Amino acid sequence: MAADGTTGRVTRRRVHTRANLLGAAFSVFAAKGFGHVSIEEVCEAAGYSRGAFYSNFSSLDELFFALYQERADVIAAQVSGALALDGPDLDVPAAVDRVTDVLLLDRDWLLVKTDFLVHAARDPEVARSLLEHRARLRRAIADRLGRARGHTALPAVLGDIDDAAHAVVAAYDGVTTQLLLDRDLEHARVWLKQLLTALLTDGSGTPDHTKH
Amino acid sequence: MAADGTTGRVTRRRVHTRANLLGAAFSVFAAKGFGHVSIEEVCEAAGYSRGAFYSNFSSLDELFFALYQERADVIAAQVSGALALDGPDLDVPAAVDRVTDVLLLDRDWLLVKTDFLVHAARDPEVARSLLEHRARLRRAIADRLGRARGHTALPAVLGDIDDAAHAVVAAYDGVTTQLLLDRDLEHARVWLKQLLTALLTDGSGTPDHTKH
DNA sequence: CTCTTTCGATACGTTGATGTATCCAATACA
DNA sequence: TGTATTGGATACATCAACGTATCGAAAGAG
Repeated sequence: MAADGTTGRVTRRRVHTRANLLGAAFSVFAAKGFGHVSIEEVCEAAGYSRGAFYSNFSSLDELFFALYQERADVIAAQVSGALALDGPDLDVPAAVDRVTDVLLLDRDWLLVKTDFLVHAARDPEVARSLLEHRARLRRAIADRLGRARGHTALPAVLGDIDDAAHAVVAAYDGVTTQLLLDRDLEHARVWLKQLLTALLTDGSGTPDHTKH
Repeated sequence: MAADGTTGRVTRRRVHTRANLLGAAFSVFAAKGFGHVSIEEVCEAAGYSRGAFYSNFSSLDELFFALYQERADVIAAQVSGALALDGPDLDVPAAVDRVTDVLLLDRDWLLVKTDFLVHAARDPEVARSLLEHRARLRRAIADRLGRARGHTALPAVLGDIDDAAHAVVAAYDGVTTQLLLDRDLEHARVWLKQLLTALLTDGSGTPDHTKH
């Protein structure tokens, strides 16, 4: 009787075990995929019994949601950080480099993220939450992109800056898909940079033709 | 003793029930997601008992693989058809329209496809198969794109035609992700066309600014 | 230090899915 | 049409995961 939202009187080790459960769940989900994971597996991986689980969460779905929320916030902060690194003006290629590094770093995260996508696609409630998160990311990108005006003009086909931000996210999603399959991180990084450059610049981008 | 590869002596209703099972499985997978589906559910949806299932497949994984293979081939054929519709020369915008229609038509297929992706991402064997399928698609696109030379020049940042085909697939994947969440088919269609135009033309594309 | 509250472990009973072994019916073939 | 073979249904035993209810041990409050 503590998994509900009511402010439990006291706590301390609770937060600790909850964190452990979330951490273990992340590994297990990444390895086997949500939907092929039992509550017991998560508990075992975390070194707890099922009693601990039910004391902290009421279902696997709830845990999964909390887990995604947590990690997504971390990633979002990292991306914002990478975008804000240079001064008031934005150096597009450099920012693309940094963001690319952050976004493609962790294969486990990509796996969990995709699991969550396919989960959200079937649950409107969850979908709403995920859409909001993506909208927040796009806004951060658009904001930052706005400051680059003058440095690099956007191609005409992409209407406004919002469209450009939208395109950045789409490119990221596309590259993620391929990376999940071929596991070629280096290629994905190069390829994402190339795509973003193609989308965000007017064709005067680097003719850097790195392939393998 | 017929689920193995050995050529069973005779057959006839077998192929029929197998097809029924695959069809029912498609619906069930789309609705609940692979991993949340039991063998019994598939059988019930198809109107068979579990005996029928085990007579045709040895596991849910095997059925899933067969199912994907089947549908993916259909889609691939449709795409090839859409690409080949006009003469020896390719009218890029028209082709983009047709391909877009084919690719985004069926939400259930997008769901199953994404389930399969996340499945393949964890099984190298399955991943290989999926990668080959994607490579085949890319090749078809690249072939067709080659015939458009002269009509529309590719932007410089995308090195060769293979890169362009790669970009088309990435754009498709990216738009798919968003569509799975917001279920806005019209928007996705417009958006995919816009993205492809941005990627495949040199900036002289339609400034058609359709939004809502 | 004691007392009270909360957290997590243990021990149930229950359910639902699995795979197999067996049997009846439909189908191909002569 | 008769008959041998195959396909699918039924019945069975097993097992893993679930959710709950209860209990002992931490941890905060005084």
